[in-house]
Amino acid sequence: MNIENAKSQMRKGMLEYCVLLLLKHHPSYASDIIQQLKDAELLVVEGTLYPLLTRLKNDGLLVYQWQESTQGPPRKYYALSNEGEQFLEGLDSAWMELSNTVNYLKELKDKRIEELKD
Amino acid sequence: MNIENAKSQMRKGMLEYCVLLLLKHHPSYASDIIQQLKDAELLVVEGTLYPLLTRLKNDGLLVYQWQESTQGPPRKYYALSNEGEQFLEGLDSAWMELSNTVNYLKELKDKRIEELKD
DNA sequence: ACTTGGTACTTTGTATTGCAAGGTACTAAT
DNA sequence: ATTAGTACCTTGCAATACAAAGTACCAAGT
Repeated sequence: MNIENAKSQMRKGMLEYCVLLLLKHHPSYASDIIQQLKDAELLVVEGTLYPLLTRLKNDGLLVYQWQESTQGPPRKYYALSNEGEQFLEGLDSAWMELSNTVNYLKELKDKRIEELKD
Repeated sequence: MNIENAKSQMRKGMLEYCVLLLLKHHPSYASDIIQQLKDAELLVVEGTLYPLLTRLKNDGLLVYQWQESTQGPPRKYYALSNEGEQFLEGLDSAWMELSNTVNYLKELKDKRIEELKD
């Protein structure tokens, strides 16, 4: 068990939410999304993002459009579908609930019994 | 894809953090932890918690002590070890980072291009 | 023409972990 | 004895983050 693995697990599930938030902002293609998330200090790699985008598309939450690039191969620009927007609202609620829960737990006073330590 | 699955994925990783926060507050046994998390509106079931507690114990983050109960079988009271406390501090940082990231993404203005919708 | 480097998309295999379902064991009351 | 309540534990499955390797297109240099 290391802290990196724990962080990775925390990202799990949040990633989906973060990607949808980004795409609500404006349509993007995969490499750009990775860069934007990196700027937001959320590390994601290709092997994670591509399957995620495909999954969201198959579930009807995203739509995409090929677009030529002035430099390099064409890009697949993803955007939220109407269904995707509704889904995102559900995730907004989920995020708030989770956030409230964690903050509630964080504010509990430390009453741990010292004697139980090894 | 449904919203329940997404919520479940969000809980993933957070659970570990939430359990450690609870145990920092005061030692508890599994059934009690489930009840407390339920009170905090975080659903957890036995099949999730028991393996989690065992894992955390094997990693040296938790210690436990059997304790008689006036009613029913004895209980396994878990508490944070010193290593567990340090680990929890790492998770605190991770949580703040993640929280900041999500809030940053949430505040981006909606500039989505309508034409891309299906 | 051919090679090289950059960009972008995709797939495969592995490890982790939440969860449903089922099982064991102890206690107390009927 | 039987039943109900409490508590702990295990097994099998599904979802998903990630590393690594692969495919394809374009442009610039040789």
